[in-house]
Amino acid sequence: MASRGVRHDSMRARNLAVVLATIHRSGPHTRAALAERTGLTKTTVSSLVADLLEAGAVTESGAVRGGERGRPGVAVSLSGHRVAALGLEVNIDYLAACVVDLTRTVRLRRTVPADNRSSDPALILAGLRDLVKQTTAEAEAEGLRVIGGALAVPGTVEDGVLRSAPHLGWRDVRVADLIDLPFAVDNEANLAALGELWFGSGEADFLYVSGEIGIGAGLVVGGTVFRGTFGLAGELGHVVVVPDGPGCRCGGRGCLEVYAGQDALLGELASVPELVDRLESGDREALETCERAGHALGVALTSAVHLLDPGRIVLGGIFAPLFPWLEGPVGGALGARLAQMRGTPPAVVVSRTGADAAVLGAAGLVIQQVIAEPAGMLGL
Amino acid sequence: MASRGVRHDSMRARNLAVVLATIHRSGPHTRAALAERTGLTKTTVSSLVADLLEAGAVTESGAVRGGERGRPGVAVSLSGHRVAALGLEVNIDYLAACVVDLTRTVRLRRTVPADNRSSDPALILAGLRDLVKQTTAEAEAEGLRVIGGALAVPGTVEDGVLRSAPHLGWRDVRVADLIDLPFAVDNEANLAALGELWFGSGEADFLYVSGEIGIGAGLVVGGTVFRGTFGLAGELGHVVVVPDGPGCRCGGRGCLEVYAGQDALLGELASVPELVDRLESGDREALETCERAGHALGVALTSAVHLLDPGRIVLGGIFAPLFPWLEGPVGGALGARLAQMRGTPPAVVVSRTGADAAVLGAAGLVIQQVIAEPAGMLGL
DNA sequence: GCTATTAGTCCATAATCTGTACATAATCCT
DNA sequence: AGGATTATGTACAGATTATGGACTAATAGC
Repeated sequence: MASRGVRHDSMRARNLAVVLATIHRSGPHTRAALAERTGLTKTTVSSLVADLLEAGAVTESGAVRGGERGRPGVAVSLSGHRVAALGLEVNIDYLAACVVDLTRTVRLRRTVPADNRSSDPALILAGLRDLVKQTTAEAEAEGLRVIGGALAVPGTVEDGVLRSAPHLGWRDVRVADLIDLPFAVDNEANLAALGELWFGSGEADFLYVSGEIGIGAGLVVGGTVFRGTFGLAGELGHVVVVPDGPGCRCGGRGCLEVYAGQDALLGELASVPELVDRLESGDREALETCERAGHALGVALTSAVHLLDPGRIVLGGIFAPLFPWLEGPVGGALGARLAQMRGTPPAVVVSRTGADAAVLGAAGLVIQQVIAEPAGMLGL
Repeated sequence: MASRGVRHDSMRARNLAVVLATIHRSGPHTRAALAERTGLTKTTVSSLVADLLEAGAVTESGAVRGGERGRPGVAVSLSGHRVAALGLEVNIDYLAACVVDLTRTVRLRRTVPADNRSSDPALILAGLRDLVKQTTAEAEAEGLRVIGGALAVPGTVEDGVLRSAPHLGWRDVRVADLIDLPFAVDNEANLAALGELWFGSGEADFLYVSGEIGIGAGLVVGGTVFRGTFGLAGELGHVVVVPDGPGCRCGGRGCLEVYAGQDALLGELASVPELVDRLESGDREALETCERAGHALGVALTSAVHLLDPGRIVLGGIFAPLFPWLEGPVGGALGARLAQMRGTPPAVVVSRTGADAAVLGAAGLVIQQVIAEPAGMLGL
């Protein structure tokens, strides 16, 4: 809705972004190649690249021979040595942080165990602030300049305010000013989806299903997260599987979470690894639980596919280690219900990023902002 | 993905769009007000407005007094007298066309009854082409210049090709080159949603539920349609309501369409008006059918709300005349299931646009393109 | 070593927006 | 009624940025 007019400086800002995004998307380019790709002249590209070099966003990385004759070009590539972003995560039983450079290489990762269930927000935020100080200092010791951060929380977020995080017992907590740098807060499932996008398969279209205590989902279309009207989209856990099924803590009945949430899957078991052990040893009850959960997940995903039209489906969180036992029932339910409407139903695959999809996604989000708006973020 | 560099002419093109969009969004403005709104200088705005005047996109509509002293400004408003767009629709039993001017005033509307069930695409397209010629001629007689068109079809569309329209019996029909003007093709539910946006309530965020023989839905977020990865999003009719319910023609079981599609609602009755008659006279069976359909719709919409996060829900198509009998069960099912997760569940309202939501939306889509890119569409 | 070829820079030119000055047209105040 | 005040819209010089052709640089092939 901004709709501000374009002036000379925004034209240049935009062109800086175009050049940087081209390098980001398709790897190192010579200035000549950039000129061709962007439609700008060599002169303009040279001038833009000079600015980006000075800001530390790119580096010249030696001559490039294309095998043809003529003067070799100088490859300009993203610089991993100057600009970095901070990713943060608060979860039920840990705080996590990571530092990622412009090339999306993870430079630092740190996890602090903590019992955040029904703990005081102020206390946890203080702990987080310590973690920020520590990691920032370490990053700076490596010569990196941290230019922004983002935080993943297991709850719903509106305008930098955490509206509600039932598993933490938080309500309306203001976390936007955690550090005095550009800072964003977002839902864990959304950021995990972005983590999968940038640190996982590299596909630009998928639905990331985040199995935790609750079940969330982040839809990525064309490399951006779909958030819905109020930023609450993707609540896969409360999609209705059986309209008159057992009650759910959300007040509804027969939600997916009742059948495939962590509590339902574990039953009386203590942890996911324990469940995996049972499954591997062929425990009948465990197998049946998983089969049931997988079927429910398949039914809910059928509805999700019809409504959201994802490119593929990526199972993450606790669903990742259980994938071998879920794949069959999920794929079966999906295939049977979708075969006729779509040639091939979306592929169901396992997440490549481990448990830290969300922290990584948070850091990646900041990097994306730098790529999209280098002039603003780097002070050009 | 374009990522072409910005040059002087694209800067101006963008600024023309910014000025035009401001007038479109917030009504007539003086040049001075436009300058303030857009952040451009008065000089620049004057020059841009001069171009828009010449292109026939805006008109000066007399002096404006704000009550204060000082020289009165001249209001610049959208011109409804020069530029127009063509909306088209193919449906089961009719062809429709309309002409809408830049102010989104409907200037012409024409419906031709036709039996298009399993009819030859070529034949119908020929009929459509006749309709286009006729309406275009009439519009031009009124001094309007038709600068583009769009077609609504009851099926799925990819890149200007109709992939599949089961109710027409069409598959892979190329309709993009129906006229030699900028031309778009899209799904009926999507365009009906846009029709509701521009010719209905004016709200910018809602889920339009299009009850026809099948049940489709178009999600509008921030004034744009969400289309999903392949443009297939919004297939509300095949959201699962009862996982082991009766089979559906899509190959699945217990889809919404089985409970609330036109066939399910009418049963042995011939038409919707007949059903409304029965309902008004208190017919027990009709009331129960409606109650059941409404409940199923409420369950499917619960899933849709969790996944899509719409601002409100607009019931259109055959659901509009049945709204008095659906409102209760739909709202009940939604409210009971959503109350706890969201303060207030999205409001369920009836569509304000009648049966021609889709044709109007098609024409409106073209108008939107003109507003978004006047330089390209008007040859500036 | 000479030529063809491609990369990158220099500089004059062109397009567009900015900012100040100014003409214009109302209201307000005496 | 007439001057002061205030706001709108235009004119013109100045600033910013991209363009285009000329020029220098570096390499391969002959």
